[in-house]
Amino acid sequence: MAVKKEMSNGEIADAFTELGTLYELDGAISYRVLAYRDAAKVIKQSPVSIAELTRAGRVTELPGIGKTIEEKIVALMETGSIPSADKLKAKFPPSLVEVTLIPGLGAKTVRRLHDELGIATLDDLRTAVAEQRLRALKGLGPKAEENIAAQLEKLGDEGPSERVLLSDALPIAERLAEVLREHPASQAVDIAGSARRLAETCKDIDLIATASDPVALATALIEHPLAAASGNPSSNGARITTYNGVAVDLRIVPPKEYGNLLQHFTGSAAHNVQLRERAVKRGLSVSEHGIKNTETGKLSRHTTEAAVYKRLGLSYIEPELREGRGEIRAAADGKLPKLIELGDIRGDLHSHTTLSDGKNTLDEMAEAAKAKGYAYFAVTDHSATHGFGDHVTPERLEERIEEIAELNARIGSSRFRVLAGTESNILPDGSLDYEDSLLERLDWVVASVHTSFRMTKANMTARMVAAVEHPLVDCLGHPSGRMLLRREGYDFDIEAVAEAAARAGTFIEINGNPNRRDLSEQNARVVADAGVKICLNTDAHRVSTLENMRYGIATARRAWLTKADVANARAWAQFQKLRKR
DNA sequence: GCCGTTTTCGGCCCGACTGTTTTCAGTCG
Repeated sequence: MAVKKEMSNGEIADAFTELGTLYELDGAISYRVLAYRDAAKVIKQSPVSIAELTRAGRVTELPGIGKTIEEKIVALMETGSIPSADKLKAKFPPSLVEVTLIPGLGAKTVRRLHDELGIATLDDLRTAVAEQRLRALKGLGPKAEENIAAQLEKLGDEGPSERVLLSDALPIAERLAEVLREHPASQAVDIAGSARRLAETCKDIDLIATASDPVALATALIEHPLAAASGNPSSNGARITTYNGVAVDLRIVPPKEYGNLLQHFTGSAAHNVQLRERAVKRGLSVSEHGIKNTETGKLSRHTTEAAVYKRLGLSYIEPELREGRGEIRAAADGKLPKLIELGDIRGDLHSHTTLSDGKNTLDEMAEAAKAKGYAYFAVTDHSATHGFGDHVTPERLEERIEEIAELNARIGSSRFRVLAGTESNILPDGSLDYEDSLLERLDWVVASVHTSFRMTKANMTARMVAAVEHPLVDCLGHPSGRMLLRREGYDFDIEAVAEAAARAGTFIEINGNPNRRDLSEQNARVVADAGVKICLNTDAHRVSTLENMRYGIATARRAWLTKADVANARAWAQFQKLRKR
């Protein structure tokens, strides 16, 4: 019997994104289009399989998924397509959908290009632009034609992925904010947008400010050495592009409405929409300029964000929570969690040295961890089958155990200890690549998948479940194997792995490497809900990357985690009590 | 199409910018 591969959440989401655009081309009301796009987002973000959820009849439990979309998912899973999408594709060439992806070209315009000029593909559009046929259309002119030509040009040299890792955006944002703060014309400067929310990736950097001389501050930004290109500075702000291609937007407003502006530009879009919907029900209208009483027309401005939220009957919401995932309801009910903070972390439990592929020695890493004020620090070099020529043989690991004992005798104390550990490979059958007799002698065992990513979901899940059930495994490392902006993680059932870890008393890590952030914030929520304690680890390969704890904290906070959810936010004695061995 | 301490219908966020226009539609964040 032929086994049909299960549709991934991404594939299902893409089908609904496309369907939304098809309906938009067809002239459907915008709310219907929005409903499909919102559904696509929810589907894509779901930590659990939408296909499975649908089979279980539970998919409508997700916000934004109703009876109609449920039926369409079923049809998609059973037949490979959605009937209404097929009908629309008979009406318009599906290639029109990609024409709408050109920035500045929306569905309304594309529909007219199709109806009036017979344009069906990007190539058709290119030809029409070259022949200057667009300007004949009412509402379009030479300028529009020029802009489209420029966008088509851009499409040629680089792909659509222009997002950057938080770790590429945040240092630039912090540096520019610092420079602007020091400028004599500035009064307040803050990072806003996805960088402030500490999202995994950023499309651009938003800076906001108040200034005694706005134009002078805007000018300071465009004259900064980081600016490769810039627009004209004005009293409203300025926009630059840095040499690594990140766009930076600076917006400047009067101090009186600074809180409104900071709130507005921190977003997210979903958070702001929900906030405004709630406000409307209370006769209020929220914008970046203030909160207007619809009845009286009176506008109140707020110097701080806390005042903005207070005016709406909400407690202050931390930026990391502002994703439209229930934080507004929680703020209204006074049920927001007290989020974990960087200062709560007492140890780092995943690191590498020159013994495997790290760049600093055991002593250097340990000294750096001690200097950070940690109470414990696990050294977990790669195991016997890592396969990049940097693996650690059982004999070498035994020597390492002795070295760490000596190190603890030398620099350790009751207030700082180094744990002899390993990052052992989880082999395809779920076993580890050291003998139990050796693992038993270690203080700390991280188990991770590094090879054979292309297994079926069932097999990969069984492999990981076997590892977390191993009595000598303390912690599951970077559970999904994803690399942000580079590769998807492997296919596995996070709920099954979380349940197994909860039963076995095994920790699961949030790997703070900014390329990984793994557990993802969605999976971290699932794992915490299953009752598993989470470790925030850096996977540092050198002293400087011990700083990546901040990205692990970012993911933890975005997952609504508190100090109580995190194992290594405990002092040594309490941490020991949590361990299964 | 979704949703409900204004439930099964009638709503569904807000403003800036752009290019094209004599007052605005489309697009975007």
